[in-house]
Amino acid sequence: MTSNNLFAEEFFSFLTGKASTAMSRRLQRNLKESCLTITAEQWSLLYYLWNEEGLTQQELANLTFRDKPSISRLINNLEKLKLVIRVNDKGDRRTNLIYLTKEGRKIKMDCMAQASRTIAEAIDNVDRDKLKDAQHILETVYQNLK
Amino acid sequence: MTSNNLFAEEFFSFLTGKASTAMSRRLQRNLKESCLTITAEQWSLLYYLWNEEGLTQQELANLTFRDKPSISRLINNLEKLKLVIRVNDKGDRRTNLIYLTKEGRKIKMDCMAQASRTIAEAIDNVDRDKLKDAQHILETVYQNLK
DNA sequence: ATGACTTAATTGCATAAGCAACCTAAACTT
DNA sequence: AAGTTTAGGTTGCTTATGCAATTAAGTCAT
Repeated sequence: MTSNNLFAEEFFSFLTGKASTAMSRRLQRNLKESCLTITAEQWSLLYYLWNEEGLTQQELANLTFRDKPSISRLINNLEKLKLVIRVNDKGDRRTNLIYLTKEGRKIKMDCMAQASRTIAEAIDNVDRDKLKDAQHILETVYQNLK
Repeated sequence: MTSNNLFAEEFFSFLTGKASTAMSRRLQRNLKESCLTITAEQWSLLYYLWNEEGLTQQELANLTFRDKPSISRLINNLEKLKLVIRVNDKGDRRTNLIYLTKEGRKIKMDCMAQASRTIAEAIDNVDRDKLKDAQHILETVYQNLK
């Protein structure tokens, strides 16, 4: 492969998102290993709910960059797991406010520990300042495309 | 450890891979806009096949960081679209060698143009050297976790 | 040469994704 | 007040994912 191709390879691999795939797969594995039965996607919703309950599905969609149907179904599954409940808003009956159950709150620490562990594993041997730069660039990319 | 955790906090969004989600969604959109009916995931297989035909499914799995079943099904769909064909290897009848069809080769330029466009849109206003650093870090993350 | 490992691919099961179309409730228009 | 538009959620359809288990073919050891 020529050096040009090598460059292109590096460039286009950006499109495939292998790093983020690897991270969510590892998160999934770490959660499972710790006997937490949630998926990485469910984690990403819970992450925001642990910070603030009573978010609407639309707000969760915006926060996690998913469409409304995806959130609707993720919440179906989280309800089945008895980790969250939908509460129909009295003020605006179109909207559901999503609250954690007792069990949903209970697993926060364990789940966050696995998330921290996953990140620690991911950024092993990575220069902290360069990592910050990289994250800033990913944020710019996201802003460019969202 | 406290500062490490604090540091990790800032990188939880790293876990959600919004940037790469945004990129593949945009690639999908750009392909569609250009009347190319393939998905972003199919693109990522074709990308390697345009570079070298006759890869095995296992090789494609390694290149794209997917498991074998995912590749098997992606190739099912690419075969339905008549873009690739499985050729059973005479030397080792367990393996399939994947070749492009005439149509599969034909769309290379258009698809790559849309991929290039997607990247251009993604990295608008991003410093090239910092981008390279960022890619390098993502590569390290991938190596740490794969 | 036979039986035990290994490797390549497929199938089954459950979760998740996007898009489009739809329904209902709220907000505007007039 | 009635009709139109907008906003929040859900359902249908198709694609894609990971993991576990399976089948079939090649390899290795004895």
